[in-house]
Amino acid sequence: MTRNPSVGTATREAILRRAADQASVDGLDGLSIGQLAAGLGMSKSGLFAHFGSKELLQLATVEYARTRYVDAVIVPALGTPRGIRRLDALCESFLAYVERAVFPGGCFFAAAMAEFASKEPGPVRDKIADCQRQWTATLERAAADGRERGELMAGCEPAQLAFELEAALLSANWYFHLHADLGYLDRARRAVRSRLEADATPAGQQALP
Amino acid sequence: MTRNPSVGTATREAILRRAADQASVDGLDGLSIGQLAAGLGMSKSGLFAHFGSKELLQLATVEYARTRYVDAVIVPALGTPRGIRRLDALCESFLAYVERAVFPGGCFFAAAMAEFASKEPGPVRDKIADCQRQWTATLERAAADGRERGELMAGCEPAQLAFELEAALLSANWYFHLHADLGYLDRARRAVRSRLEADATPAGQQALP
DNA sequence: GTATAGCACGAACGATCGTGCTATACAAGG
DNA sequence: CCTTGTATAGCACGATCGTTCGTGCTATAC
Repeated sequence: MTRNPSVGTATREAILRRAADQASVDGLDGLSIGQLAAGLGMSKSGLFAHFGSKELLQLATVEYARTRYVDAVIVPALGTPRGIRRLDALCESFLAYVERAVFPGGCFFAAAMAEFASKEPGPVRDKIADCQRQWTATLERAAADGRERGELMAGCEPAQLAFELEAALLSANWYFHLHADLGYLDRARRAVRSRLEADATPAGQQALP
Repeated sequence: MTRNPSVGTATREAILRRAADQASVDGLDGLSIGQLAAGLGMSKSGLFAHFGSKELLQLATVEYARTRYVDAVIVPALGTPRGIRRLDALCESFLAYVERAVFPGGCFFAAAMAEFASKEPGPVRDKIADCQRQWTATLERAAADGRERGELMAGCEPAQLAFELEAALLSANWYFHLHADLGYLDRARRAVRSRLEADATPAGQQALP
């Protein structure tokens, strides 16, 4: 019988899953190898050996969180047609991802961005910024598609629209957790809706659900 | 020569100033009494004696940051007349406060909110949430004033408007620091302007600078 | 049967954390 | 002059941090 090659990666994944969960609450710097190991019932050194340094653990955690984010937020929205509908679906998908607590501390990348925004440059910070850019680009592309299809007005600027939508999503994430009030998610939903309608053509209005 | 009675409070203020600056970068939990003392050229125990515990130091730091925030953001905006103009002035004042780096790591309270949003309740978290509510209330009051004066449409909801404006301001703070790009402050300025115009009456439009 | 590789363990390292206790320096008030 | 109070320093504590090292178990390869 051949050796199961996934046995090693299984513990690694278990570590990363827990690391991402904890980092969404306490931050990537707040991650403690000792606590992480204790929570998983394994030794500090055994866990440490999987990564080699705390920074490499952080990088692996970010990478793992990225796939979870893509699966939870982006992939589901790809089921809706390109353009304004997908843009709306991406926003709703993000809010649902926050609401059902895919990460217990709220959006992992919102927390990571806030933590590293004003730190000295480094591999972790760079990776966070990269993930952030990717997500923004996804929104912008959906907006640009909508404009090409005549769902958004010609004067609409995808970058500005994406910024404003994302602002509502991010703030909903913060306030929802800080004040423990689900109402902020609905505030964001209304903000997204009215902002989309502001730039939508009649055809775009009709496309919106 | 009589002893300067403010000498005690002077060192205390020097400590808090530096604590607030560092916390805006590394977070309130990232504050280290040892590093703080070393940076000020005093001993750990000497600094510690001023507060009695790290949590009390954190609380004092938040309180100090609050006064700096009020002086830097709110007070200047009180020079403009109530209503939509003051609402606009508050937003611009916040962006200017971010731009001129009143705190080196960006808005102190944005950082604190992000750090404590998903932590267990406690005195520090409560105080942060309180500061946050106060700022939101300030925006809401300005919006309500604007509606009373007929500068904002009757259908305008101050709470929703304040949420959306604050979202733009907060996101500008994050992106500006994460990507080191001043352009995000202008994105927020444009977002604020168009959002105000969306809810403004003709009289309100004219009142805006 | 023996060599090899992967994985995890326990022990220990130096550093730093927050927090006490004690002593000193010095100005104020009697 | 003496006492009192305040501000700071010195020193040490237990805990925890990231990290390193040597070791043992287990399963594959030959």
